[in-house]
Amino acid sequence: MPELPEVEVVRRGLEKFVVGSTVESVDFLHPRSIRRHVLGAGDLAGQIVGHRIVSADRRGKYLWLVLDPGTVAIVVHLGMSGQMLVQPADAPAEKHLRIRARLSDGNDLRFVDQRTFGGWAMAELVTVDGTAVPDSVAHIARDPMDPRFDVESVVKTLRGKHTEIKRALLDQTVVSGVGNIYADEALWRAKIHGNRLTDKLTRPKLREILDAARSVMDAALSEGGTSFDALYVNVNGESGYFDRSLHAYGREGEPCDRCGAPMRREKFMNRSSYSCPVCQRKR
DNA sequence: TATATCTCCTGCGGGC
DNA sequence: TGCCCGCAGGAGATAT
Repeated sequence: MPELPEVEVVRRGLEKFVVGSTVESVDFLHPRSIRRHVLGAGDLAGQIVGHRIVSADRRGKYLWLVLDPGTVAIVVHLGMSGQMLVQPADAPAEKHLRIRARLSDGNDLRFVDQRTFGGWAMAELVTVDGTAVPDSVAHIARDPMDPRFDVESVVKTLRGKHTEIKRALLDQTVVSGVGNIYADEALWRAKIHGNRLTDKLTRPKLREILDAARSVMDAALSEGGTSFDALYVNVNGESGYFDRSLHAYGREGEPCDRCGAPMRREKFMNRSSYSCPVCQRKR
């Protein structure tokens, strides 16, 4: 399940293996994977083919490939199960291959996505707060690994909201890059239950939660990301190992690594939340 | 306007 | 063995 560290691993792979190549042709094999490009497959292909990829950038869970001359980009979201793979052009097609772009170096850039929550779309680059981003990403907040991430500004935003802290952490317009896994890990590290209200938490505690989010994602990035079921892989198809370091997510019934109490699982926002009933008291 | 809930999708695994 | 159902969850759409 790709969150910020996993997307960053993919971005680094694209930067290494794809930047500098020109797209010679592209095939869209599933309409859902380009549903966000409202002008359709023909328009999307027309904007991509013949253009050189000049950079691979990211904000939160969005990544994009800037095409020459630097005014537009292919915006990619991996969704739940998306993979960006660089493969030899003659490699067999993956079962869930959705988009195949042939590159000038002889390789394919392939978008493989089992659950089709992800996809590609073109967007124009705009400048927001001093940084060039695709217009479709302009509403996404800076992520904790962004050098210009402003902790105090996010703390102020959180204090001004009246909602549960986990819900706020998952709101990409408040802070981006955090998904269900790293939200649970950050809250476990900060000893806060996800249903605590943002306007009732102190500024130091909110800072602690955001610092925890950054540190847990830093650690995950250093191990190549988290992998549970081979749905997340880097551009070479390799999985990360951070799942061996998780303290909360997926550990229902196992002893808390801090106090030994059995970890609990609760339903939250149509998904599972994991926490320690002793270290993380509900409101 | 802010917040909460629903919906999309596919494959796996458990229960019968 | 095969069928059914719950589950996984990011983000935009819709409801409150």
